[in-house]
Amino acid sequence: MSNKFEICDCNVIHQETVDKVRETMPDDTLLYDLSDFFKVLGDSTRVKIMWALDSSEMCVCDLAVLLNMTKSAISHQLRELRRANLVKSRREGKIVYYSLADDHVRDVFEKGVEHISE
Amino acid sequence: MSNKFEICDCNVIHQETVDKVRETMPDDTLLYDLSDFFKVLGDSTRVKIMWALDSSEMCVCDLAVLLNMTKSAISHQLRELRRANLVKSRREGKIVYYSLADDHVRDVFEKGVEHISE
DNA sequence: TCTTCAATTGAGCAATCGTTCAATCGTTCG
DNA sequence: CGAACGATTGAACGATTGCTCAATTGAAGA
Repeated sequence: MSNKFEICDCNVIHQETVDKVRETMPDDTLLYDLSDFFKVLGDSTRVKIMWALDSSEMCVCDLAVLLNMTKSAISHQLRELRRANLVKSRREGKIVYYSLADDHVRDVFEKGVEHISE
Repeated sequence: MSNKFEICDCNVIHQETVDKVRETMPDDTLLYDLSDFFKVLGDSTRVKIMWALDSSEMCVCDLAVLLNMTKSAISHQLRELRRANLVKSRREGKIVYYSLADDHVRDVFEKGVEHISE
């Protein structure tokens, strides 16, 4: 009879493998942050914004025109991108200019493109 | 007076920049596929699975025990991962073993970790 | 063949997400 | 100051997502 306290609906098949992997797993926080990072790139609007900013620094209005969306929608997405440290901004008078935060982003993009282009 | 047919709620500020970027933008399909690729990695359960499979080939039951989830839930997520070509599977009798599909995935992971660990 | 068990699938649901809309903030210029 | 305008924010909505539950498939062994 199996342990009545177990939540999983199945028995262990390769206990050693499970134990070995469990030891090397980083803590949940890191994996959660990692998925959060990818999640931000997992939207076509944000990917378009990222691609545009990879080409050139742009303001919210430029991006809105380029992508044919409202400034509000763009601004909401830029907020997500900035929260995830994917873009940075600088204000010049009334205009806020956005650009990519660092080179890690460019690398991730390239690797992603490599994969889908294979 | 602005063009009454425009959908965007703002005027263009840097027309040259917008035009330049628009020329270099790849078609929507590629950007959609790219975001779709990242979206698959944008879930903590799937990231945990990926991390586990990066360490060792595992069956559905092993993953269920490791992550303390039902086989059904794991299987649903493996379906997504396989659909996106992130993992591959091989059957051995009643057991299906999963592993990472290729090395692109490993690269993307590393770049992602680099970013969040900065 | 019938049972067993790993795995898969589809329906249904709660939770999350992306956009719209309206209101507001921050800066510049009369 | 007050108008103009780029940008931001919060509420609300429809759409999507991840899990549960129940039913089913596929392979192995009695």
